[in-house]
Amino acid sequence: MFKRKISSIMKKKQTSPNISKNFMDHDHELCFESALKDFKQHFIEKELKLTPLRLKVFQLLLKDHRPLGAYQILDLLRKDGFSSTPPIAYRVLDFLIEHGFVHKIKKLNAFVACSHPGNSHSPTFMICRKCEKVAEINEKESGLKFNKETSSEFKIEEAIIELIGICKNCTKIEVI
Amino acid sequence: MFKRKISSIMKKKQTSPNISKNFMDHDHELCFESALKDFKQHFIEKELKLTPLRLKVFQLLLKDHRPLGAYQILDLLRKDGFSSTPPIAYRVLDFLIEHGFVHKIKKLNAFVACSHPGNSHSPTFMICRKCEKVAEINEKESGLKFNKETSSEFKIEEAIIELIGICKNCTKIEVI
DNA sequence: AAGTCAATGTTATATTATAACATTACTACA
DNA sequence: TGTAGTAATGTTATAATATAACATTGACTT
Repeated sequence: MFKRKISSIMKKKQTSPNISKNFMDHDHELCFESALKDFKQHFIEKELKLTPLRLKVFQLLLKDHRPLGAYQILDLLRKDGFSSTPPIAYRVLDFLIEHGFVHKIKKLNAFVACSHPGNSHSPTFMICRKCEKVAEINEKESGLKFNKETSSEFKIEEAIIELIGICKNCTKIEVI
Repeated sequence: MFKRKISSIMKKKQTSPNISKNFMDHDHELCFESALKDFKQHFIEKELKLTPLRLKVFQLLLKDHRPLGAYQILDLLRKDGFSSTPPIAYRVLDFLIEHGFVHKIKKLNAFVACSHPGNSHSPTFMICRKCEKVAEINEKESGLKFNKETSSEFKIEEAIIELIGICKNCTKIEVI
């Protein structure tokens, strides 16, 4: 109860919505709960079946904005009493990806919870090689545009965009 | 000799330099030879050792603008009498990638010869899901730009950009 | 209760990649 | 000329990632 209040206060303190929020200190409890609520809402709207396994995997990926490999997920599932053979993880991940709740980061062969579920999109990822966190930018935010020639010569159906570098937070820390 | 002449004539027939040349009919003999010449020149300039294995792997990747997996390369090496255990391919590929002669397409876990060797760059790839050919656009050509916010909040060191879709040539063919 | 179907469980194996060490073959230079 | 050093290649084994194929479960339907 009290915790909630603090969360709420902290929320007000935060700067304006920020594309790199995931990298910075933020009220992650709130962030987590809000994402989870969204997640559940989408299951209802789309009439999908929210099973314990699907919920668990999504929660694991929501944990701290760090991507998890399939086998890391399996280890965590094992600890929670789920079966933990590879197809279990890959099937749930495939399902969550298909419905836009999770993305795969090709650079890392790992998976993250989607930050903008619902918008079917070609997200751009920023991957900090230092703290290993990932932030997702949606198309409009990224300002990403290809020039006319590219668009006219090639019909883009899917775009994989992964930016590897150093996040604002780790830059601060780097200055020692 | 005569072949050369035809090539030369065909070259003149081609339209202006085109970002999606790789997808279209073009004088591939000339394309191949020119890329190979460049490749060799870079080895001289950078004082690298051009071994038969390195040359062979690059030639294989130059063949037809289609990416090859490491194990496909190994099969082809075997046919040419080279040793063909995985480290052979991966080591040569690592070397060629490190020096900018080859890129890895993450989407396909496969490798292509670089179209703009020498420019150290973050290339953008267009991958046709129909003919499976790949074309590389360099930074300037792509017109790709991130907005200020992205750039100020995250220090980009490497960008993986892979566009999956249908090339101009396959679009034409698609209309049946 | 029997049939259906989606979800999960299980076994086996495919695909991609690397670690660790051995051999070769070229270079330098004593 | 021979030998020490080193880069490249060769070899063996195994790690890491992913999928195929089939079995079981459990909820819902009729």
